[in-house]
Amino acid sequence: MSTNGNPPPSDFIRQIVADDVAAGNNGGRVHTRFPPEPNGYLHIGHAKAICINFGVAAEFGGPCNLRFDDTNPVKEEQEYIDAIIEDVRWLGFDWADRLYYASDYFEAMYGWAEELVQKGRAYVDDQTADEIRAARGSLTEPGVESPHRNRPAAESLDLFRRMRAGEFPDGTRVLRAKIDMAHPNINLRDPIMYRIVHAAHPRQGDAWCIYPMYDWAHGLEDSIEGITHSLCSLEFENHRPLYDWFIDAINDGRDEPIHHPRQYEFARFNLTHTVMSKRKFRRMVEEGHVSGWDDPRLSTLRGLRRRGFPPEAIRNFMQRIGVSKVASTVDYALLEHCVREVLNRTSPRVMAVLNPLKVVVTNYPEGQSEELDAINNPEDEAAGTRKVPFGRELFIERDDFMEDPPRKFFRLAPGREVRLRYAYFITCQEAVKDASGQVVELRCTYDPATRGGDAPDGRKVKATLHWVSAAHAVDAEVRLYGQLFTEEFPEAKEGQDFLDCLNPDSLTTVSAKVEPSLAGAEPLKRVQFERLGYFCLDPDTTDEKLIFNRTCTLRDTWAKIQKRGRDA
RNA sequence: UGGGGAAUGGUGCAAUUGGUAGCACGCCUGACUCUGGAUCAGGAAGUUGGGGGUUCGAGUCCUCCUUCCCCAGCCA
Repeated sequence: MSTNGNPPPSDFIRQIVADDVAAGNNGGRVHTRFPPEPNGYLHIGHAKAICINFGVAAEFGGPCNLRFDDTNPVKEEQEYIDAIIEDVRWLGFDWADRLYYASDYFEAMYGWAEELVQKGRAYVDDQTADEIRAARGSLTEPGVESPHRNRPAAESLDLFRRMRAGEFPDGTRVLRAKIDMAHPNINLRDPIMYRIVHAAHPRQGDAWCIYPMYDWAHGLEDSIEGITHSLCSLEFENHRPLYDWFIDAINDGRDEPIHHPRQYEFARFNLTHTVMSKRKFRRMVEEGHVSGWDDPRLSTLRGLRRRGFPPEAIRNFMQRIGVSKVASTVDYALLEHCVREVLNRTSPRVMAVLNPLKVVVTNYPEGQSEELDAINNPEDEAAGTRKVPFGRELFIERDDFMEDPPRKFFRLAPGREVRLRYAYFITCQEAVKDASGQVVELRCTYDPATRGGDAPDGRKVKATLHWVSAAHAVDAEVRLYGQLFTEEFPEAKEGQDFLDCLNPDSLTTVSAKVEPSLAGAEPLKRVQFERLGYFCLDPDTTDEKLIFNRTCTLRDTWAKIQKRGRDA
């Protein structure tokens, strides 16, 4: 799914897949899957795996399944299943009727496990968790074989069946693969295949009290679904030999071998100014540092959605960061670039004043108003035009006026003429101040001949300001977001907790005045506030109060000039 | 100290598989502009982690070294 006319991605995984197709492997078939565990909400890190799996399949004309890896009932919940489905769909992917659950394969897995026991390739171990851990050895020392390792297959089979039947309490026995306790790859030191857990499963209820471990289950799930290319992240590279061992062990002596998927691993990525783990998100939510899993500052998919990120932008971003095996940290600016790229093309423009300063147009008749034509989106002619009301009293942005402007400030100042977008040229005659010296009102004159925004005599102005008519403006709450973390790499320093880097100013709320066309907008509606940025109507919006989230600012040259001045 | 991976401008990726390093983001100029937006034009920035070797020629091949990531859950 190329969404932006970029050349189709080419990376080491796609090359492998292309080679397989060319060689006729798997009958030329390509079938992938995205296999989340329903134990939390998806974040932008998952979006990479989603885009790769669904993307590769689509590019090669094959299907991609959505499969829940629900093998651990103590951590998984239906709520997460529903949320993940919603998020993957929002990201723009479709799995037709191929929504699967690992738990639906429990019976088949169990059958294969019994076969391995009968073949002497797996055994029931009575050791405690501590004993097993102690006997596993270390990175440099081999492990020690369990005293139960060589008990008769019939005895293990009996015990395994009784494990399933619920005769034993949690933690008393496990089923282990009989591989090699001295293997240099620790994953192959007689890994556990089943543990006893008397817990209700979100989908299986109390049908089971033994549950398969990920390593045993995952390859089998892929096998059952006929997955050709199991694409996952790098930390599972060490596990691949085990998946291969399991499939080979099942197929050993079998007339009709089960399908043997091949796994390929790619690197996850980090994003500057954020964290990327369910554990950390959970902590921020539970400790109240953010409002919830969908807080617009969070890079959960729900957070990004509420923030106003278009799914297309996230997909483009994933395409831009590519696929490799290198640990990477992507600049947040690239994500913002992708967001602006699609929002610039698609967002209706609208005028809103975030920090209102009152302007009285002294030569405009009192009580009069008129409607002016405004272009909805200069990047999209089909978006048409709308009417914007104008009157004697207006609001402009406080930042757009300076009583004593520096050289490069082009906007309004005493005696200076600027354009009000789509309206008139106005000239500032006087700045009215309160007792404290704060400017509270501007008294300006307008040139009736410049209606619509152009001067018949051809004279130019240096600046165009956005504005709203005071009589027609609608009040709105606008939530301005900054980086959640002050550091590019939260927690990068020794002994520092990532929460130490929380930005205390990541959320600022202002009372704004917006043009009346915004009244009644539907939640999640994305717009551009001219000259300010992209905004999205928050679902907290009520009939009484509009609430907007700032998705991101526009690129702002003036802000850059100011910043340079400050730094200098 | 065991095993598995990885090193290319600041960042993320390319390099027709041995032919003389390119793209994007970011940054800096300038043009244009009824958004200081967008757009357009240009620029700075790489001894391809390091040493040795093979070759007419190495980011690509060999070799030694360095650094970084992952693995010792009855988590996934």
